[in-house]
Amino acid sequence: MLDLRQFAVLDAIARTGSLAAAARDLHYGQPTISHHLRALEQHLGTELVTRSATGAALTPAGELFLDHARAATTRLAVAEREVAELRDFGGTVLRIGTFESAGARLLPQVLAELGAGHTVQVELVEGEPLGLLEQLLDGSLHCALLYDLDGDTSVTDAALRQRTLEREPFRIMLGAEHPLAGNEVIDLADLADADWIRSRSVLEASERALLAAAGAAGFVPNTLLHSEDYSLVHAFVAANVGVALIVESAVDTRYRVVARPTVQDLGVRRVRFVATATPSPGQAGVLAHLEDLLIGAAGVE
Amino acid sequence: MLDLRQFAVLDAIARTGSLAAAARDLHYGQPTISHHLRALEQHLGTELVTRSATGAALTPAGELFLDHARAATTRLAVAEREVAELRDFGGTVLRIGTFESAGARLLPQVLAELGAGHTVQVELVEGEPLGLLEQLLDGSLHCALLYDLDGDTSVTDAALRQRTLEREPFRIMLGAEHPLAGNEVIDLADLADADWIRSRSVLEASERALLAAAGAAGFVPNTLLHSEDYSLVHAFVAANVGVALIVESAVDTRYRVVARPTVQDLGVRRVRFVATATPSPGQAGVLAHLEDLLIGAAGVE
DNA sequence: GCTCATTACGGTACCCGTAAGAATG
DNA sequence: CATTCTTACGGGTACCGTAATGAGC
Repeated sequence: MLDLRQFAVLDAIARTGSLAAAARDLHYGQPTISHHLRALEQHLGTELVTRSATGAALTPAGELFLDHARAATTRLAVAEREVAELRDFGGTVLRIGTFESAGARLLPQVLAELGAGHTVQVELVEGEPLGLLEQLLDGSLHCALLYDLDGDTSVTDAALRQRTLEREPFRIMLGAEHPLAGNEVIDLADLADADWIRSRSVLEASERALLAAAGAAGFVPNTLLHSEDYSLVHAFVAANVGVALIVESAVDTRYRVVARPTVQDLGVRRVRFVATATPSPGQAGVLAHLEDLLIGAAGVE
Repeated sequence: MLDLRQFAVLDAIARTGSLAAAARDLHYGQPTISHHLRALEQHLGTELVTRSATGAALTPAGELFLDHARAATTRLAVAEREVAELRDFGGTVLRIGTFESAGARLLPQVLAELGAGHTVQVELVEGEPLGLLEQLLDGSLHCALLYDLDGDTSVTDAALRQRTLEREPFRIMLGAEHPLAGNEVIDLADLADADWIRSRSVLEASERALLAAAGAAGFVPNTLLHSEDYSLVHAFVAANVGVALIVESAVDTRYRVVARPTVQDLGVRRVRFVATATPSPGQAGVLAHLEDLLIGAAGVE
């Protein structure tokens, strides 16, 4: 009989690199790890881990099995969570991840429409794309709105179903008084000496787009400050202290700023709806409905 | 600690409708069932089964948990199977389900192309759509080619990823000597008294299409014989003993038969590629490649 | 000699069956 | 009273830790 403890043991071995370290990690004795691993190998009839004096490593069979076992384990974790929600709240909770601007622009109307037909409790979780992605994979979120650079292949996990909602090219945001603000199209090279307001994370789509475009134009952008706060960014740009990379829909027209394309390719920000491929039966319908509403709201091509 | 036996117990209760029957089904004593169920309920902190003197029924929480538990269990069954294959065969086996005509028309060239780039062992399984679907859901198949009536929603399980490859309208196949064979378009009403060669299974797409169209035209088709054997069907139709419903690509031109559309709508047979949404990491790439090749081979719109 | 893994041994806990009790129809 | 589920009790298994042995850097 297969045992969930055996999965935890194999997982710990894979993570830590040795049986002894796995034992410490799980607060077990070393022999217990050896015992469970042996039992699992005996059940499957093949070696899962190659032992040595320096540590242990998984065989291909071990990797294969662990991958399935992890999937089963996360599924069970989701089961426990959802049962607890049903017990404590009395209904199904749909957890939707989102990034800041989409949460404000797309979701309010869509959730209002969604609420009409269904009786699920919606819980919104805000976060950056990579964090949301991780939560999707471990079952903390049922679906999410996230963005990335068009052409990114980071979201390719088979356990996730995805759909592109919007594609929006990046722009350069300048103060209205900026010397280049009059130009309809800007040459990035003219901004080689400009001070940039940039994201704090190098993993941000806008950061990667800026570095790629600036690199192609032959310069490394000077940094004025790092910030994720849109009102701050707008204020600095309006004051003509710095420039920034942004998408059109994120421009706040109350500030004295303009957004301009460049002769160079700045890349495209893609907004996607990503959902678990294996939802609960009660949520499958709501998820499909939500996806339809979002597609309608985004006016996808 | 969650236990796989508990899942088997809950599953048996759901299937049989009582703890006692579940005990018989699992070859356990009745108290053992009670014990495991109690342990699971205690772990989850909620009632999963309502007991009575007449039997037992699952609560909503029980249904919810069972659904997840079944998914996890099938995933583990797939894991065991694949590890055994890796052990006995030495590599990954990709099991593809298919129905007869697609197996002959689409797959040979596609599999030849597929073999070039990958090193997986391909295993073909032939069967009718519903059987293939069932095998997909329990993990016996990794993907399948199957057909159904356009508009069917039977294949909507979230655990399956699907893609339509072809749409082909149904035709009436007549002997070349048939009085109506000269008409470009046939009125079904003229065939109200004809003898039909039909499928053995009422679940077949062609059967459902025929019954719907005949019903709309105001008659119930007479049956000459039931058969799935295409050469037999062709021979009888060529001999002008009966007529049959068929799609264009399945017509064997070596027989003296013609295929004609009708003024009534006969429906459309849809060929689909369906794959598990959660493949092994080693198979995800091959599956995607296979899907691309099939789309190319089918010349999908 | 340190860390690594395996083997041996004993205590405890849990699993499972038998037997008896309570409730429903 | 037949069937259902629950509780109680006892035997056996298997889990887990401590201790001791062997292997490699």
